[in-house]
Amino acid sequence: MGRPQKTHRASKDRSLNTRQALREAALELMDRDNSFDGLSLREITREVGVVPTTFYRHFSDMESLGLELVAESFRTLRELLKVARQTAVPGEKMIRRSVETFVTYVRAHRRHFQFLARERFGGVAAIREEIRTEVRLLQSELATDLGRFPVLKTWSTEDLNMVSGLMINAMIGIVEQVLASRRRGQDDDELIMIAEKQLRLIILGVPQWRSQGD
Amino acid sequence: MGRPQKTHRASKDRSLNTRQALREAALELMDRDNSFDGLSLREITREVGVVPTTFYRHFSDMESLGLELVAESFRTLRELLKVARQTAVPGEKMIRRSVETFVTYVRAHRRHFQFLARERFGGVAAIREEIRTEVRLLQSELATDLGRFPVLKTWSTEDLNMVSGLMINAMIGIVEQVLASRRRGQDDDELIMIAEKQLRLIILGVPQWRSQGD
DNA sequence: CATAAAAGTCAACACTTGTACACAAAAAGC
DNA sequence: GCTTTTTGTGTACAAGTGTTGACTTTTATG
Repeated sequence: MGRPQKTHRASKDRSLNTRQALREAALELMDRDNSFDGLSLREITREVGVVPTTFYRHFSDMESLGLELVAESFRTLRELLKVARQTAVPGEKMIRRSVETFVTYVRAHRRHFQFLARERFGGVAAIREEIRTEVRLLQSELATDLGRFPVLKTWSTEDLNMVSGLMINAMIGIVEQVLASRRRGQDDDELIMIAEKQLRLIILGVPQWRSQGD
Repeated sequence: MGRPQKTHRASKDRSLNTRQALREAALELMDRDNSFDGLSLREITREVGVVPTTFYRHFSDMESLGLELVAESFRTLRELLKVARQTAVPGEKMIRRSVETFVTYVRAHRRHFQFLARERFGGVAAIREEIRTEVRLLQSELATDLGRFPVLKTWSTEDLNMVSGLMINAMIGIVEQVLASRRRGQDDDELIMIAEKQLRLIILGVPQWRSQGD
């Protein structure tokens, strides 16, 4: 239980990584209603309790801060997926459990997911691009995973990507709704139920599928 | 070829509705990479070629401008849906045609769709809320339409909403991709094909469905 | 045509913004 | 322990911001 060493000024204890503090401040401010390019450099440093010029010691630019937030947020998301892949055992309640885990996780890391959701179409081109790339990557990873299921073994890569895209879009929809309703609890239950149904419906279509490419 | 009547100052000819010009300027600026709350009042009036104070003659607030843009954008979208409902005849190529029309339409009104996509999760709470409400409305309308199809006649409202939600999320995904790639043409063809497949897959699941409520 | 209302202009305000530069403290390297 | 880097501070400036109030022009209305 290492107590943080004394400080002669509040919040100086984590001065080790002001960089981290800047990132967190940005997320925090976005949580209080702002899109990323609505933020100002000074606003952020003010939140951290540091002088504006300090910002430049860590980031050349607001954009570079933003890109780091993208990376950070996807790291969060990937941690979830890693665990999910290890624990997920195909079976009756697999979908249900996955969705539950997902919703809980989104709640636990709301600021990261909010950032991604908000900047996916947001006002900064570089950030948008980066997110897009990562999502596409995610989609093809999911496609690979799906390809391991017996029913999907014979499917073309294209079609697998098509399904995973559909699923990811459904999940993004879920994220939206989680973010929109701040209370957890009953809202979540209904939400989870719907998401589960949606995924189940998609899966029901799979055995019927026959790709009739153009 | 009616040439616009003479003006003693550029763009004075449409001074009849500066209000419209302000709205358009906002959309235009957002098209050059900005999210709505990254815009400034002065920026907008400058774009129109009018003095900042003029803004207040038309809008009390930036927020009220934003809300009007939401309304305008949804009007655009609803026009499409209206036509779609009238012309759509169930059949072999119905899905394909609908998707084609949709993509073309999104291209033709990119700034409106961009606005909606960007501000759906964007930084202004009031705007977000308004969009959310409208999307939900759209979803339940689509649910009603779906309910008219024979296969879906027996479905509960809840389940119909679930399906329409899935479809709408898929289409939102399409919008993203259309916005991301500025060139039309071949990109669109592939995009249309994928969207078509996704919708078809959803529909294939439908006859297999049996709702097993919690 | 006169008059009232609506739409646009001008000048000014008190703030906030990004960034530059010179300096002080802290950490790291030797 | 001294020196060098790194990190944070203070001051300053030019430019942009939202909003005000008092004016002028345009448009509509009687």
